[in-house]
Amino acid sequence: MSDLESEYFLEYFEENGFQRQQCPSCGTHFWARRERETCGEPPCAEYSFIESPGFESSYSLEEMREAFLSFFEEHDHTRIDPYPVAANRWRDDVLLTQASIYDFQPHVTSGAAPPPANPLVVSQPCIRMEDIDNVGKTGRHTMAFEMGGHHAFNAEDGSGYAFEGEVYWKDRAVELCDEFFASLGADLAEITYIEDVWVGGGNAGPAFEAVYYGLELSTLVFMSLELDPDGEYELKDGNRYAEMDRRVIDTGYGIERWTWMSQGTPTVYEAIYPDMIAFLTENAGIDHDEADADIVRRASILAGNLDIEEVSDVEEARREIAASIDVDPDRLRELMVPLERCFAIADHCRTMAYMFGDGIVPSNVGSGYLARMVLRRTKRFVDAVGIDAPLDELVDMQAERLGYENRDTIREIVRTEVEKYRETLDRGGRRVRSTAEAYSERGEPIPTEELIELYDSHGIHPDMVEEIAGEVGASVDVPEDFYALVAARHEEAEETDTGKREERRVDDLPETEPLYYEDQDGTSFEAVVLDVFDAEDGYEVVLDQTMFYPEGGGQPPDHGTLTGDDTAVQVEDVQERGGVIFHRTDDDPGKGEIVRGEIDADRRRRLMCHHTATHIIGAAARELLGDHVRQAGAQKGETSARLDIRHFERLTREAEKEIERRANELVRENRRVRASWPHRNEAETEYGFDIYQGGIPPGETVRLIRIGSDVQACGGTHVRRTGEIGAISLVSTERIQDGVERLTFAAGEAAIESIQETDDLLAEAAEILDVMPEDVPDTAKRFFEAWKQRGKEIESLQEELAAVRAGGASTGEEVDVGDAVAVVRRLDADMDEVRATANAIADGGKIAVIGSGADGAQFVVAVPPNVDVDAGSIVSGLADLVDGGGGGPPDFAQGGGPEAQKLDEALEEAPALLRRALDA
RNA sequence: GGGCUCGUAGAUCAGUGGCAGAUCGCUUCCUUCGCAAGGAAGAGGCCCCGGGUUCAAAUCCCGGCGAGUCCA
Repeated sequence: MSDLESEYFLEYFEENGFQRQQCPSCGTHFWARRERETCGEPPCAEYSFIESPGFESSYSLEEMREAFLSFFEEHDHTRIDPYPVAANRWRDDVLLTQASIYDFQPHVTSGAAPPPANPLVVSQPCIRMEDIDNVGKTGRHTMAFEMGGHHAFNAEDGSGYAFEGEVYWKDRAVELCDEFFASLGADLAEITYIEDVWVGGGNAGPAFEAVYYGLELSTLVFMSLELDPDGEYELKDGNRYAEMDRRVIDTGYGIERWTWMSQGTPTVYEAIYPDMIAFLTENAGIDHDEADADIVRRASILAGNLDIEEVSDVEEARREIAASIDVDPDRLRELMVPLERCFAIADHCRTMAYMFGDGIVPSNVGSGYLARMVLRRTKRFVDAVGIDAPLDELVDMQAERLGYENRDTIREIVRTEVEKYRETLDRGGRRVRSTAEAYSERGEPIPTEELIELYDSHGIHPDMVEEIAGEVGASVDVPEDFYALVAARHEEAEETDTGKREERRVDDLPETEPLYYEDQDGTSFEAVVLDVFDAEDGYEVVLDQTMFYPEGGGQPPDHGTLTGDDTAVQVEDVQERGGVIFHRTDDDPGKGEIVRGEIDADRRRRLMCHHTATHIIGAAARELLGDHVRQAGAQKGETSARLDIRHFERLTREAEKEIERRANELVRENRRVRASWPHRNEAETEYGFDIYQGGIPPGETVRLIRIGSDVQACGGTHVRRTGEIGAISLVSTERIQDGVERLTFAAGEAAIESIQETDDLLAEAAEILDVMPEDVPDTAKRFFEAWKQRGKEIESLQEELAAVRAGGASTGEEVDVGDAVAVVRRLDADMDEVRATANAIADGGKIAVIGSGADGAQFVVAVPPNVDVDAGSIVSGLADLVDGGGGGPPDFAQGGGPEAQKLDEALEEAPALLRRALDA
């Protein structure tokens, strides 16, 4: 095993008088132009640029971004536009963009696709949720930031990757970094390059951290290793890595930190959001006098000097800071907390502007959930420091600064989401209050189990419980490891991922030539059977070429037949694996045979209609609801199709109609459906990432389907003109997740069928009501009202009847059972009537025992007050006689059993039962 | 994608197998010059829908629909 040490010895260092040194404090190695006592990075050294900026002049964030980009542009890099912060728009392994290199993963870094330019420079907006608790407190952490990256992709000539040749490597990268420092007038002697190892996403490599006046400004990563169990290097993540034949320069310049360095403000936030911080502090009424401002300034210098990685350390860290600047810890806290919250608000608002601006919709899942958490956290801070501006206005301040064009949508999303949060808080507050009152009355503290339930199921934080509990006088004890307990509750749910992927002899087979793109209307073809495999349920046939569309992109596979000279087999399923298309058939067509393939043209036609209609529905929805609408999933079928879209509220009936109307307009306009295979970089540059609605396909080229202004990367089969669809009928919408609406619709023939089905339902209803279809709603309403009215009338009549019966009951059925009088009677009526009668008799001061044979044998026993008989035991005694059971409270009970013919017999026993009960 | 919670009067919620309930709001009347307030009476329920278990289901079980929440 060898380590990476030799990797750090660069000619550039030697030529420029750098010395390799070891930090006596932390032990790491670093390179600098002069001898230094430490590596220069906290905690080994302090910030020394606060109020003493490290560059010649002061830059705003925008100016620093431009300085960075134009510097590298002047040094042969191509400037490219940043990607969205929603990284799941082009890759499925992460939710948010966390670094500039994310833009080129996985296809470029793997060598499968060429970079948009080489070398290139970009200032990429990023979001890191990991630092959320540090934001505002440490003075340097932000959740949203721009990572300036200059990237170069090197590969050996003839290696077969999408890029080849040597662009530049370590020496030039460090030289560029040095020169950029110099261009800003930095004191080069103060720079240290700290040796580091970078590991991530299956790749690794040596790296340098550029530290200047105590602040880490850049990281230069030399990605040259990849995961390999037999690799030469064992790195800090415990895995083994081997050298690869591609080498990628991956650099990250924290534009915010460079800006901060140029200004030397107490915190990074004041350097990058001066206007917003001023607005927030003024609105919150934070007004420090000189002495206070001095405390804040001195504390800020130390904030970066202390290791505040863990949230639980923050209070301890604050005490240490207070001690070292000789200020009362409570006083420091009182000064810092509101300020820290203002900083966090500014940062979080920027994060939200990025998220919502790039089309993330709040949800209970995925990146939408992260957005919701950020919003709620921000709202809590805004309320805590007493800022009276609405949150959508604060987010809009950032959205405006960032130049988003969909600001109205962003504001609407924020408003909707704030309202939802308010409702959750209202609901939660009521719930906590009643829970707290219940425990308070019993004099018990609210148990931990209840706290976990409130948080996990209702989203109520323990601190909110504490606050409300305090108001009603209940005590709460929040355990230290509260969130760990919540996590433990989730651990029981083990996931059972049965990823049984059988790899066939795919490698030995040539890729199948697809014919379905060239001729989308074609239904028959000839092919050679290259191989046949036994499958679980039939056979799997591989041909040299095929017109059968394999399942993909939500489009089901084609069905049909393969006919040879003396065989004919049915194709029941078609799947593609590694470019090879497998046809599952019911019989073996014979390896080496020439067969004629015939696809089920009607099925295919219907699938094509639905596929094109899916694009049209999506386009109509986006047009009417906003640009944030994007596909969250889709499935096409023969009789209907569904499209799941991201949207922040339920669709109204009006919105549904509008979408349907617009979709049919697009059909009537009879637009051409154009397919093309451009290079993916060209496609992305021209149309953006919105083309990847249904997932990100691999490969250098992508297939684009264009219908009017709607452009999507899509591998499906489509009709040639939208007019061929004829009609689209929106069948239903449902909310499958918060923030995701499912539109189900039918197109073409299926649309007519679907409309006829609903018409049939209406016609049937009309026939039942014996009215014209247009009168159904009114009639249904009238019937329903009348039905309810009748129910009430029956109820009051039953009561009247019962009273009459009770009054006339003195004739014959009364039985003296000792101290009381009982009425025993058979009344074959339903339970409501029987109950009413029993009640009426009991109201008259007599015990009622009523039996009904209307539905099996049933009894009701009602006992007036002051009579010492347990109705429940009488009923259960009677019910035993009819093989059933029964019970109830002492004054009123009911029961019964299946043996109706024994009902009279049982009633005869009633007086005896009552006497026994009274005697006891 | 997974876990958990909820669905009862216009609103907020009790009721956890045995008669459908409370508070606020609403209507009418009384008190008042009028208002606030108070007093009295009353209306208002497919207990989300569909199956099942049971003598009996708002209540228990299964499925669906709707809503909320936590986690990846």
